Amino acid sequence: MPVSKKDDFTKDEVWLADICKSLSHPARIKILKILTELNSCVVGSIVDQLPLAQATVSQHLKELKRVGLIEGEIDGPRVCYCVDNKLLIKAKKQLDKLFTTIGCC
Amino acid sequence: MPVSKKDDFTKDEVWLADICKSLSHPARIKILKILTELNSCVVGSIVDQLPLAQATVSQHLKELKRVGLIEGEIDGPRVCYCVDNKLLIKAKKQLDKLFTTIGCC
DNA sequence: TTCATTTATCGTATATTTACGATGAACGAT
DNA sequence: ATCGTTCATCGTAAATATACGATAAATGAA
Repeated sequence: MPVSKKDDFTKDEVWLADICKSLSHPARIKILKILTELNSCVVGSIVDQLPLAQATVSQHLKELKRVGLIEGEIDGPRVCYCVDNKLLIKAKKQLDKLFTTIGCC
Repeated sequence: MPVSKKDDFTKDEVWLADICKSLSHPARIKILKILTELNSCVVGSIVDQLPLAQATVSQHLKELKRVGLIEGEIDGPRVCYCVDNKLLIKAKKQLDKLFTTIGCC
Protein backbone atom coordinates (compact mmCIF):
# COMPACT_ATOMS: atom_id res chain seq x y z
CA MET A 1 0.00 0.00 0.00
CA PRO A 2 1.11 3.52 -0.70
CA VAL A 3 3.14 5.39 1.86
CA SER A 4 1.31 8.09 3.78
CA LYS A 5 1.56 11.50 2.17
CA LYS A 6 1.84 13.70 5.22
CA ASP A 7 4.88 15.46 3.87
CA ASP A 8 4.14 19.05 3.09
CA PHE A 9 6.52 21.26 1.22
CA THR A 10 9.37 22.98 2.96
CA LYS A 11 9.38 26.70 3.66
CA ASP A 12 12.27 27.13 1.25
CA GLU A 13 10.40 25.37 -1.52
CA VAL A 14 7.32 27.53 -1.05
CA TRP A 15 9.35 30.72 -0.83
CA LEU A 16 11.44 30.01 -3.90
CA ALA A 17 8.36 28.99 -5.88
CA ASP A 18 6.82 32.33 -4.94
CA ILE A 19 9.87 34.23 -6.09
CA CYS A 20 9.80 32.32 -9.35
CA LYS A 21 6.14 33.13 -9.75
CA SER A 22 6.93 36.82 -9.45
CA LEU A 23 9.49 36.38 -12.25
CA SER A 24 7.14 34.34 -14.41
CA HIS A 25 6.00 37.19 -16.63
CA PRO A 26 8.28 38.95 -19.13
CA ALA A 27 6.88 42.33 -18.12
CA ARG A 28 8.08 41.84 -14.56
CA ILE A 29 11.51 40.72 -15.70
CA LYS A 30 11.69 43.78 -17.88
CA ILE A 31 10.57 46.02 -15.03
CA LEU A 32 13.50 44.84 -12.94
CA LYS A 33 15.84 45.65 -15.81
CA ILE A 34 14.28 49.08 -16.31
CA LEU A 35 14.65 49.88 -12.63
CA THR A 36 18.34 49.11 -12.94
CA GLU A 37 18.95 50.94 -16.19
CA LEU A 38 17.10 54.13 -15.43
CA ASN A 39 18.25 56.78 -13.07
CA SER A 40 14.65 57.53 -12.38
CA CYS A 41 12.43 54.72 -11.18
CA VAL A 42 9.18 56.63 -11.34
CA VAL A 43 6.17 54.59 -12.42
CA GLY A 44 5.47 56.78 -15.43
CA SER A 45 8.90 56.05 -16.87
CA ILE A 46 8.30 52.33 -16.51
CA VAL A 47 4.91 52.54 -18.18
CA ASP A 48 6.50 54.42 -21.09
CA GLN A 49 8.79 51.47 -21.78
CA LEU A 50 6.20 48.74 -21.62
CA PRO A 51 3.47 47.81 -24.11
CA LEU A 52 0.93 47.74 -21.32
CA ALA A 53 -1.63 50.05 -19.81
CA GLN A 54 -0.80 51.95 -16.65
CA ALA A 55 -3.21 49.90 -14.60
CA THR A 56 -1.61 46.68 -15.78
CA VAL A 57 1.89 47.90 -14.99
CA SER A 58 0.69 48.90 -11.55
CA GLN A 59 -0.51 45.35 -11.01
CA HIS A 60 2.86 43.93 -12.05
CA LEU A 61 4.61 46.33 -9.69
CA LYS A 62 2.30 45.16 -6.94
CA GLU A 63 3.26 41.55 -7.58
CA LEU A 64 6.98 42.35 -7.41
CA LYS A 65 6.36 44.36 -4.25
CA ARG A 66 4.38 41.48 -2.76
CA VAL A 67 7.40 39.17 -2.72
CA GLY A 68 9.70 42.02 -1.72
CA LEU A 69 11.80 42.24 -4.86
CA ILE A 70 11.06 45.95 -5.17
CA GLU A 71 10.13 48.77 -2.87
CA GLY A 72 8.17 51.91 -3.54
CA GLU A 73 8.88 55.30 -2.06
CA ILE A 74 6.42 58.14 -2.34
CA ASP A 75 7.94 61.19 -3.96
CA GLY A 76 5.40 63.96 -4.12
CA PRO A 77 2.64 62.92 -6.48
CA ARG A 78 4.90 60.20 -7.86
CA VAL A 79 6.12 56.86 -6.60
CA CYS A 80 9.72 55.86 -7.03
CA TYR A 81 10.46 52.15 -7.17
CA CYS A 82 13.75 50.41 -6.72
CA VAL A 83 15.05 46.88 -6.47
CA ASP A 84 15.71 45.52 -3.00
CA ASN A 85 19.21 44.19 -3.36
CA LYS A 86 19.10 42.29 -0.11
CA LEU A 87 16.19 40.21 -1.28
CA LEU A 88 17.73 39.82 -4.70
CA ILE A 89 20.80 38.29 -3.10
CA LYS A 90 18.68 35.97 -1.03
CA ALA A 91 16.76 34.88 -4.13
CA LYS A 92 19.95 34.20 -6.03
CA LYS A 93 21.33 32.21 -3.13
CA GLN A 94 18.23 30.05 -2.92
CA LEU A 95 18.20 29.53 -6.66
CA ASP A 96 21.87 28.55 -6.66
CA LYS A 97 21.12 26.15 -3.85
CA LEU A 98 18.34 24.55 -5.87
CA PHE A 99 20.48 24.22 -8.97
CA THR A 100 23.28 22.69 -6.92
CA THR A 101 20.85 20.30 -5.26
CA ILE A 102 19.47 19.07 -8.54
CA GLY A 103 22.92 18.46 -9.88
CA CYS A 104 23.52 21.47 -12.07
CA CYS A 105 26.78 23.44 -12.03
CA MET B 1 -5.98 36.46 -20.18
CA PRO B 2 -7.47 38.79 -22.76
CA VAL B 3 -4.79 39.49 -25.33
CA SER B 4 -1.24 38.31 -24.83
CA LYS B 5 1.39 40.92 -25.43
CA LYS B 6 4.31 38.63 -24.84
CA ASP B 7 5.48 39.15 -28.39
CA ASP B 8 6.57 42.65 -27.45
CA PHE B 9 9.30 41.38 -25.16
CA THR B 10 12.63 39.89 -26.11
CA LYS B 11 12.98 36.17 -26.70
CA ASP B 12 15.24 35.86 -23.68
CA GLU B 13 12.74 37.60 -21.46
CA VAL B 14 9.88 35.40 -22.62
CA TRP B 15 11.94 32.23 -22.34
CA LEU B 16 13.23 32.97 -18.87
CA ALA B 17 9.77 33.97 -17.68
CA ASP B 18 8.52 30.64 -18.96
CA ILE B 19 11.23 28.74 -17.11
CA CYS B 20 10.37 30.66 -13.95
CA LYS B 21 6.72 29.82 -14.46
CA SER B 22 7.58 26.13 -14.54
CA LEU B 23 9.40 26.60 -11.23
CA SER B 24 6.59 28.63 -9.69
CA HIS B 25 4.96 25.76 -7.80
CA PRO B 26 6.58 24.01 -4.81
CA ALA B 27 5.47 20.62 -6.13
CA ARG B 28 7.48 21.13 -9.30
CA ILE B 29 10.53 22.26 -7.38
CA LYS B 30 10.20 19.20 -5.21
CA ILE B 31 9.79 16.95 -8.24
CA LEU B 32 13.13 18.15 -9.58
CA LYS B 33 14.73 17.35 -6.24
CA ILE B 34 13.09 13.92 -6.11
CA LEU B 35 14.32 13.10 -9.60
CA THR B 36 17.83 13.90 -8.41
CA GLU B 37 17.65 12.08 -5.09
CA LEU B 38 16.04 8.87 -6.26
CA ASN B 39 17.73 6.22 -8.26
CA SER B 40 14.40 5.47 -9.80
CA CYS B 41 12.52 8.25 -11.52
CA VAL B 42 9.31 6.34 -12.13
CA VAL B 43 6.13 8.39 -11.80
CA GLY B 44 4.73 6.22 -9.01
CA SER B 45 7.73 6.97 -6.80
CA ILE B 46 7.22 10.67 -7.34
CA VAL B 47 3.54 10.47 -6.53
CA ASP B 48 4.36 8.63 -3.30
CA GLN B 49 6.44 11.56 -2.10
CA LEU B 50 3.96 14.28 -2.90
CA PRO B 51 0.71 15.19 -1.13
CA LEU B 52 -1.11 15.25 -4.44
CA ALA B 53 -3.22 12.93 -6.54
CA GLN B 54 -1.63 11.03 -9.40
CA ALA B 55 -3.49 13.06 -12.00
CA THR B 56 -2.22 16.29 -10.48
CA VAL B 57 1.37 15.07 -10.38
CA SER B 58 1.04 14.07 -14.00
CA GLN B 59 0.00 17.62 -14.83
CA HIS B 60 3.01 19.04 -13.01
CA LEU B 61 5.28 16.63 -14.86
CA LYS B 62 3.71 17.80 -18.10
CA GLU B 63 4.50 21.41 -17.26
CA LEU B 64 8.14 20.61 -16.51
CA LYS B 65 8.29 18.60 -19.72
CA ARG B 66 6.74 21.47 -21.67
CA VAL B 67 9.66 23.78 -20.98
CA GLY B 68 12.14 20.95 -21.40
CA LEU B 69 13.42 20.74 -17.84
CA ILE B 70 12.63 17.03 -17.71
CA GLU B 71 12.29 14.18 -20.16
CA GLY B 72 10.22 11.03 -19.94
CA GLU B 73 11.24 7.63 -21.21
CA ILE B 74 8.78 4.79 -21.52
CA ASP B 75 9.87 1.72 -19.60
CA GLY B 76 7.32 -1.02 -20.05
CA PRO B 77 4.10 0.05 -18.37
CA ARG B 78 6.01 2.75 -16.49
CA VAL B 79 7.50 6.08 -17.46
CA CYS B 80 10.90 7.11 -16.18
CA TYR B 81 11.57 10.82 -15.89
CA CYS B 82 14.90 12.55 -15.53
CA VAL B 83 16.19 16.09 -15.49
CA ASP B 84 17.68 17.47 -18.69
CA ASN B 85 20.98 18.81 -17.50
CA LYS B 86 21.65 20.70 -20.67
CA LEU B 87 18.53 22.78 -20.25
CA LEU B 88 19.20 23.18 -16.56
CA ILE B 89 22.56 24.73 -17.37
CA LYS B 90 20.99 27.04 -19.91
CA ALA B 91 18.38 28.11 -17.37
CA LYS B 92 21.00 28.81 -14.76
CA LYS B 93 23.05 30.80 -17.24
CA GLN B 94 20.08 32.96 -18.19
CA LEU B 95 19.15 33.47 -14.55
CA ASP B 96 22.71 34.47 -13.68
CA LYS B 97 22.65 36.87 -16.60
CA LEU B 98 19.45 38.46 -15.30
CA PHE B 99 20.79 38.79 -11.78
CA THR B 100 23.99 40.32 -13.08
CA THR B 101 22.04 42.71 -15.28
CA ILE B 102 19.91 43.93 -12.42
CA GLY B 103 22.93 44.54 -10.28
CA CYS B 104 22.99 41.53 -8.03
CA CYS B 105 26.18 39.57 -7.26
C1' DT C 1 -9.74 76.71 -3.98
C1' DT C 2 -9.49 74.62 -8.30
C1' DC C 3 -7.04 72.10 -11.74
C1' DA C 4 -3.83 68.93 -13.76
C1' DT C 5 -0.79 65.11 -12.84
C1' DT C 6 0.38 60.77 -11.00
C1' DT C 7 -0.50 56.29 -9.34
C1' DA C 8 -3.37 52.76 -6.95
C1' DT C 9 -7.51 50.46 -6.89
C1' DC C 10 -12.12 48.96 -8.56
C1' DG C 11 -14.91 46.55 -11.73
C1' DT C 12 -14.97 43.40 -15.22
C1' DA C 13 -13.88 40.07 -18.95
C1' DT C 14 -11.32 36.23 -20.19
C1' DA C 15 -7.43 32.93 -19.88
C1' DT C 16 -4.79 29.98 -17.21
C1' DT C 17 -3.67 27.20 -13.21
C1' DT C 18 -4.53 23.81 -9.89
C1' DA C 19 -6.85 20.07 -8.18
C1' DC C 20 -9.42 15.74 -8.31
C1' DG C 21 -12.09 11.54 -9.87
C1' DA C 22 -13.02 8.90 -13.84
C1' DT C 23 -11.59 6.90 -17.86
C1' DG C 24 -8.56 5.23 -21.52
C1' DA C 25 -4.32 3.30 -23.46
C1' DA C 26 -0.30 0.51 -23.10
C1' DC C 27 2.07 -3.04 -21.08
C1' DG C 28 3.43 -7.47 -18.50
C1' DA C 29 1.75 -11.42 -16.44
C1' DT C 30 -1.40 -15.24 -15.85
C1' DA D 1 -7.76 -13.44 -24.00
C1' DT D 2 -8.23 -11.42 -19.60
C1' DC D 3 -6.52 -9.06 -15.57
C1' DG D 4 -4.04 -5.83 -12.85
C1' DT D 5 -0.72 -2.06 -12.99
C1' DT D 6 0.87 2.26 -14.55
C1' DC D 7 0.41 6.62 -16.31
C1' DA D 8 -1.79 10.24 -19.41
C1' DT D 9 -5.80 12.50 -20.53
C1' DC D 10 -10.64 14.04 -20.08
C1' DG D 11 -14.11 16.57 -17.74
C1' DT D 12 -14.88 19.84 -14.47
C1' DA D 13 -14.80 23.17 -10.60
C1' DA D 14 -12.60 26.76 -8.06
C1' DA D 15 -8.98 29.89 -7.66
C1' DT D 16 -5.57 32.98 -9.70
C1' DA D 17 -3.58 35.76 -13.33
C1' DT D 18 -3.73 39.17 -16.96
C1' DA D 19 -5.45 43.04 -19.15
C1' DC D 20 -7.99 47.34 -19.60
C1' DG D 21 -11.00 51.51 -18.74
C1' DA D 22 -12.86 54.14 -15.16
C1' DT D 23 -12.34 56.16 -10.94
C1' DA D 24 -10.39 57.55 -6.48
C1' DA D 25 -6.74 59.54 -3.71
C1' DA D 26 -2.86 62.37 -3.11
C1' DT D 27 -0.02 65.95 -4.38
C1' DG D 28 1.79 70.28 -6.42
C1' DA D 29 0.75 74.28 -9.06
C1' DA D 30 -2.00 78.19 -10.50
